[in-house]
Amino acid sequence: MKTRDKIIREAKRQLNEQGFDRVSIRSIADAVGISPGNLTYHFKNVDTIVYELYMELVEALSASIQEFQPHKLSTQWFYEQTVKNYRVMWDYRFLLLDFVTVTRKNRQVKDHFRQLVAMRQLQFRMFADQMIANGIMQEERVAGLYDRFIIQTIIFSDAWLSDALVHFDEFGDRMFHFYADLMVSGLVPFLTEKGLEEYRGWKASKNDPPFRGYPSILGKM
Amino acid sequence: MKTRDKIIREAKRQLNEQGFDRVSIRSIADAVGISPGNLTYHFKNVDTIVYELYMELVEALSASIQEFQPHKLSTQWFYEQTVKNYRVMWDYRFLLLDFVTVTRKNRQVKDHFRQLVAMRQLQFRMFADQMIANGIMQEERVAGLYDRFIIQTIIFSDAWLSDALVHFDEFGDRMFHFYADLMVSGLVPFLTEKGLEEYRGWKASKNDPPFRGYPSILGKM
DNA sequence: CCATTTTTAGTACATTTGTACTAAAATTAC
DNA sequence: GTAATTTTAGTACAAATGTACTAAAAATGG
Repeated sequence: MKTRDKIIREAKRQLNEQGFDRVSIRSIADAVGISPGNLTYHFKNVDTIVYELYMELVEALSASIQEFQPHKLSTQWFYEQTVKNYRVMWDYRFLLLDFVTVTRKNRQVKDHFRQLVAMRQLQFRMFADQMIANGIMQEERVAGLYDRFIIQTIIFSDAWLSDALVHFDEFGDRMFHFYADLMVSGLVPFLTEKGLEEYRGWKASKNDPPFRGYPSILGKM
Repeated sequence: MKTRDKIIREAKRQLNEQGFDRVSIRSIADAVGISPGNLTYHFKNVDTIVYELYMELVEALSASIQEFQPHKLSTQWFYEQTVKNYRVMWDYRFLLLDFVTVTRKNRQVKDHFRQLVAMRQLQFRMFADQMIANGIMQEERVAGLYDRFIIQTIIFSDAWLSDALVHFDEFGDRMFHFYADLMVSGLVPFLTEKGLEEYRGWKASKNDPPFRGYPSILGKM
């Protein structure tokens, strides 16, 4: 592997595990086994690496949207897509966990992210319209409610990670499904009878235990 | 004012404005006009101050819950309470913005926060039950849905601040009402006819413009 | 008024960090 | 094969940080 790629990979690992403030040019260089001088040749500073990793994440997430096929749209599809996306986000979790720090340091990221959210808003709107067309989702009953719901959903999809870090002690499949379940459950009140049937169908086949909130709290009550 | 209080106040100011990594014992001492030695006499390090501020926030938030009166419970009451709480959170915003950093450094805060969420979960459950009893909210139609909704709401109420910092350029009343509106709109699909009427009533009297998403995005489209 | 405690200033030290620079080594181009 | 370019190691430096320590000043108690 090229030195440049080794740096990126190691930086990602350290950022995810140690968090922002503990990662420096030297800590990365040491772990990779190169001199700090060499590292600064490839990347001027840590922020530059972070920017590159941010772009990687955006790329990875948008790749998964490309596969969208309207006729496949269902609550189950939405669920599976969500789990997939959450895995990608977990892989770059430091970006979402330290997002405020990142945007404070890097105006570029902030501006780009705003645009990204605008795009996601349109995408979700498209999903919703498609689900209405498919007879799975109800027509909008209260003006503006779906637009609000969409923003809520977007906020949730950026926030679950911070939440997970506090409330989960083990970070695995269970966690991804917990939050994907929450995400999709937001749709339920807007489903038609047909949609609800579809939802109940695949839900039942998963044989989940009844929902009882966070695992961390469960143990203590 | 006592030196100790001056320190706390200045630390809060700097933490809110500069963020975590830019605040040090010296930066606070300089601003207050005391020696670093004096500061370490009162607080061993910045983390100790942060812990104290965290406790202040918890205190302030729980104070606003004390005033709860079941018969007053309505969507409007919920909205106003939310705005009030959001103002308090804004006052200690660094805690929510850098929450992951805080909990990583301070296990105490993490454990305490988990308990806090457990409490909030029960409180919201109580609100919901009360609203059902008042005929404002529907009976639960899908098993576990309300518990999920409550967790979503809690996550949202911790996440709106990070979101706001990215999407708003001016931090004022408009921002608080934007997110409180989002928060309460999550209730709408669960309202009864009576509840919906109440909701529409005070909403109409506020004369809000129709909802169009983030202001930052609006300008560019 | 004096002894004790609390509060304050000032300083010193070891670490860490970003940045910059030089020169050697490796690679590439022709 | 050699000249040019890219990549690498190594080092030096200024700035900032947490921590620890000493001694003076201020406040308190009796």
